[in-house]
Amino acid sequence: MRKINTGDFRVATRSTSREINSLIALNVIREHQPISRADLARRMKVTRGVASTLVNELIGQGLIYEGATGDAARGRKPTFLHVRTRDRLVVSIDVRFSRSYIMLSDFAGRQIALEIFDTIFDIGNFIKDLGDRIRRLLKVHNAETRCEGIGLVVPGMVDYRTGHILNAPTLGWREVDVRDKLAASTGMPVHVENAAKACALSQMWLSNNNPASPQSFAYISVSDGVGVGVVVNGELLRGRDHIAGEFGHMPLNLNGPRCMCGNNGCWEAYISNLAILSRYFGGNLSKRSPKRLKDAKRSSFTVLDLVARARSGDSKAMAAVLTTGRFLGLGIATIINLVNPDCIYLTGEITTAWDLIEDTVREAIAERALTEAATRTPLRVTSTQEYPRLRGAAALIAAPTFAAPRVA
Amino acid sequence: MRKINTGDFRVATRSTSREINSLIALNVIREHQPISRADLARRMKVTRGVASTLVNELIGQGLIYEGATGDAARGRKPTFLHVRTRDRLVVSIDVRFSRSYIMLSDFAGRQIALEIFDTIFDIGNFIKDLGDRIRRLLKVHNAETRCEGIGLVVPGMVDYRTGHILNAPTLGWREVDVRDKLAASTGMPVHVENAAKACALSQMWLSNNNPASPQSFAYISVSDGVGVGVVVNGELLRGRDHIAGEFGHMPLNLNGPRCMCGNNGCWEAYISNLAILSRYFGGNLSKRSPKRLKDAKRSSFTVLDLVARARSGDSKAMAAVLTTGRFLGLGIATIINLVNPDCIYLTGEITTAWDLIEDTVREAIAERALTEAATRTPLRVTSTQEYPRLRGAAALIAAPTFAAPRVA
DNA sequence: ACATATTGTATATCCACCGGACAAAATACA
DNA sequence: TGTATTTTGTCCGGTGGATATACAATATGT
Repeated sequence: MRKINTGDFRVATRSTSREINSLIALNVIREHQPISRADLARRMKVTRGVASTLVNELIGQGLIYEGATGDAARGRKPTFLHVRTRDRLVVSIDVRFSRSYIMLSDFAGRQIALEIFDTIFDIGNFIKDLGDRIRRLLKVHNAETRCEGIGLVVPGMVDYRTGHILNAPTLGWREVDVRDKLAASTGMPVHVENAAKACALSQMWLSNNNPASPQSFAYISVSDGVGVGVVVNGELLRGRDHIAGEFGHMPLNLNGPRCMCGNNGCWEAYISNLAILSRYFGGNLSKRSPKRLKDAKRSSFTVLDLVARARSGDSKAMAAVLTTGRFLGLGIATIINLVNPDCIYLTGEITTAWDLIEDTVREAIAERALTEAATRTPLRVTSTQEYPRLRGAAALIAAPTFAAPRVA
Repeated sequence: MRKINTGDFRVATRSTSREINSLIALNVIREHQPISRADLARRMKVTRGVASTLVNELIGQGLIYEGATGDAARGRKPTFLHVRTRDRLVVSIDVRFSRSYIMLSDFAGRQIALEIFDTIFDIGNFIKDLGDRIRRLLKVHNAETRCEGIGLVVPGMVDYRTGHILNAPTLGWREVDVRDKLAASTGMPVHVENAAKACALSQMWLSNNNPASPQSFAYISVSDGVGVGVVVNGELLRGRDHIAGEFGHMPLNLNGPRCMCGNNGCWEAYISNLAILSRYFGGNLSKRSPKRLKDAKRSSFTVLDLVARARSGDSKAMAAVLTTGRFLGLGIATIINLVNPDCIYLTGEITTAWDLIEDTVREAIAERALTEAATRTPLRVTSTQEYPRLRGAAALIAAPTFAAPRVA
């Protein structure tokens, strides 16, 4: 039950119905390909005539294409339809603390090439280097004309509208323009987004394994920082200044450990990779400056190593892992109480220990969740092998093609 | 950028355009009445012909009516249009800890009658009594045929779909059906909703003072408990089990004071009326059972009295008020960081001390908000004189008439 | 009295869905 | 091998609704 914004609405014109149905058709084809015109008509509950018209229009626009002839038990064989994604390409970039990733993929998120390189913290040099890499990548794969844009994700707050990075503490970037500079350097449209929000977009638009993928969910990314992308009714929650979803900085304890944001007791200060390691080593890593943090990171002992030690019987490591699981669960419970999603996705190094911490996490959720139903909110761990951040960056460019039209 | 749900969509038919434009017209008339057909056409950016057709259809449906002839500087005088609200009535009920309120109002929220009575905690007797009151009220005001439904709000979690009250701790109600029983008893459609969510609906649909009322906001209600209604893009956030928005139970400190929900350190445990009073008296009121809580409440010393003492120079009272302001601000900052709304509305007894606490609240927000822009999120205190809960209950029945059509 | 401005209606045209007819293509079966 | 059956995809007249334009009605200014 949405209220019409009388200050900003779109009236329906003669072509609005077509616009709506055309996009429905495109999405149905996308999620059920290969599919025939007749099947499409059945799914959409329109006549085959209408479906045919829509399909022919989409073919004319180059959005879909006719593939092989299918098989039918009795009558005339159907012609299968596919969404044209293989020759529509995206460059996606994931900037992280130690290393950055650059991927060339198609509109369906299928990887074509992947490069990993050390992050340059000077923004000017970073953009320059990135421009060179993108040009080289496109040239090598002969993809200059087929690439439709660049998606870039960073761990931090981003104003999606302006393409400015507001604050990326781990990178030491504040109020820097990335979008326009990179666009100028490459001559291509650039979209910039927060990493966790991008992961949520990836889950929504590019998840291959979609047996009834939910319309409302939260995607929690735990690594150097903690980011959350919240999707409600198929739409990413961005907020007025595009900084919604900073669940990493909700307090668990106002007098708790210091967080990188400057406050005390943020959830992030309890479950970020740094927090996990400091829990094991007992030191107060949280007081380190970004520079020393960088050293700590390069000192090569990671959360993955900690998890390995926990598995091999190091009881102190196990305790650190389990305590982290508890705080993870307490935060998740709060997210459930606040947005009550259909489902929660989790990613990050600590999730490699999921078999160890699952019970603890669920106990903590049960402890703080307000209803019985809420404690049963499904949790799904997503593999970092599939590069959710990079796929999310790709979704930034690919998704607008498929998004619902704005109406009323 | 919304994703179309391919498992549940609505294709556009021949009449979809009309459905959309008809509702846009209705809403534009509602928010700019009195307005002429020509003015409507200009605002909607359609030709006068279309506007005329839409208007005549709406008149035929009895949704709007032609009023007086207006004044124009030069040409033919316009006929003013109005939304028909005065003879469309709602019974709204606000169930609270000590007393309950029952109001008869029209679709615009205009009060016709108001009754206040002691809450009956036995659900069976309560429904029976309520049915009698409603029948009497409608008879006295000769409103049986003009009343289109009953809206009921409670301080607690409600499943809007089933009309069940999941948990209303202050009332001691758990898993009770109210909607169907009351509907059976009165023969009218009944909608049940959480009080804070209803307040948000009231703000969205029935705020008379709307100079650019925001499309995304949070409505915070602080009284016996703390409830929050979150509106995003003109739509109330309800969640899978309709328990979204329980910001009252986000932790400020996991080791903090005990909350009525059974957990420790919830925001509610810091700023609810009971928490405010116990801060002043120094006692640990939070351990009281609902029964004793009831006595405490009936002992007649309220937050309003505390605020009065603070104003008259009681430094201990002032300290309690200011400390409450600080925790209020810390919670608001978190809400800002999580949903980043256009604006935040506040209501509740403590807001009568707004002039005393505003600076403290804003300091606390500035302390924890993550960006400069976020600290400037507008705060608006709404008066409890206007019965936001009751108006919200009315909106439960009135709003569906005006809501945007579901498309794609 | 006449030009001008504004409101509201009427009408022809275009766009898009809707229902049904029909050709094309494949299988089943006598 | 011929015929009925089933399924796919196209075609066409019908209808709802936006769009453009003309026009009557009504008021003001000169």
